[in-house]
Amino acid sequence: MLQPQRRREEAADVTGHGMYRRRDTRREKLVAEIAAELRRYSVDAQHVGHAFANLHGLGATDLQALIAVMDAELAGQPITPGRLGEQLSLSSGSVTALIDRLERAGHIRRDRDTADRRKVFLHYAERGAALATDFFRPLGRRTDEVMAGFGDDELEVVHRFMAAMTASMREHRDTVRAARDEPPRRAKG
Amino acid sequence: MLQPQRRREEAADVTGHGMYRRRDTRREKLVAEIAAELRRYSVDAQHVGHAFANLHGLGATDLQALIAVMDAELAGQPITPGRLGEQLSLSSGSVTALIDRLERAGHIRRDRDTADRRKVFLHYAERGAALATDFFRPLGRRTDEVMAGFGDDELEVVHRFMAAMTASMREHRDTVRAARDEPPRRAKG
DNA sequence: CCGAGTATCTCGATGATCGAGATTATCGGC
DNA sequence: GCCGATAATCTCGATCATCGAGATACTCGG
Repeated sequence: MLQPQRRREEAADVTGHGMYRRRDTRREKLVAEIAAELRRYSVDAQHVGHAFANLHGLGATDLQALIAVMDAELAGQPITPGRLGEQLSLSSGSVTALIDRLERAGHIRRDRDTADRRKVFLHYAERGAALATDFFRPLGRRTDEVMAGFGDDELEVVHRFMAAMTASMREHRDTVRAARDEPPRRAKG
Repeated sequence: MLQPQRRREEAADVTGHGMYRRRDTRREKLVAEIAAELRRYSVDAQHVGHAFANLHGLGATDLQALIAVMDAELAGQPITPGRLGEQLSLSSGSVTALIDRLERAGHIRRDRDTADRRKVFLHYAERGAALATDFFRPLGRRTDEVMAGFGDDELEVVHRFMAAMTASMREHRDTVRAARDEPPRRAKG
């Protein structure tokens, strides 16, 4: 009686993409499993970030912010507090506090734009770069290990797939975010 | 002058898996881009969850918890507060508060195990199932759309890849979490 | 120099999380 | 049947990230 009675086949299709609906054909199984794996991967990646951050006395948001700062600067266009807030979905007040924390800890530094002195550019500091390295290196090693098991043509397929999934997810993110800002329209009008 | 001046080739290799190091061969480019896409996908997925949760008056953690509860129950083994805390990296106190919130909102309900009455099983309620459906359905539609562009053999490759990546990430998660619990050993020993 | 617009920061309130300890229940040995 | 050890959950006070409205600093066109 410890074992639950409900079988998978009886469960409702909660997900809309077959995660819990019947999976008869091989293809349907594949689709469902890939979707589930992507979800697991994302959740686990998130928890890795959380755990790593705490291990170094930071919150999960702080690590994300540090990475965003580095991404932006290494891409050649340092990020501003405003854009960082957009990326992380934080209010302006939270962003200031976040930057204060990271700056106090020596991970990043502020720099006012000389042209438009309202703007602040965020740059990573030595300590921040070191932390990011410690975070990414083991991940990179693992990634390389996995990818070693695939041929160039196979990675090409994976890349095409991931590019499409990423684009779709980003679109969806913007949709959901837009839904958060719009509803403030009154009924009737 | 709006365009960034720094070239990729000059940037340090911060990531350890070639995200910012030179990418000469086609294969190296592939590896780097796939890694970057996985990262973007995870971050965006996280933000989708965050935005959707807030849209419905929940915190990001609450949605994750609701999904975990459903996953467990639909897989046939309802989750307990203890395990939920492990999965989400929360303290016991936070888990109780979390469950209180979700129960008060009508998303889940508590149920004591009849055999071991210390244990509490978490079950999703109607309102929780409806919310999860609303969350997953558009994601499922998008996933199906993307996958429609791939043949069975190609999805097979993607599946093998994602299975390996997911396993590797979970391993890494456990490694990082273990690092958080162990270091309480004094120097020298 | 003025006023509208923009970027960032300040500050008080809220709420999620932590962590130590209390509570309730199980289990094995006697 | 009772006891101590162990386990699972819950309670409670403290802490800290976040929110959001308003203040401040700056730009730009007229």
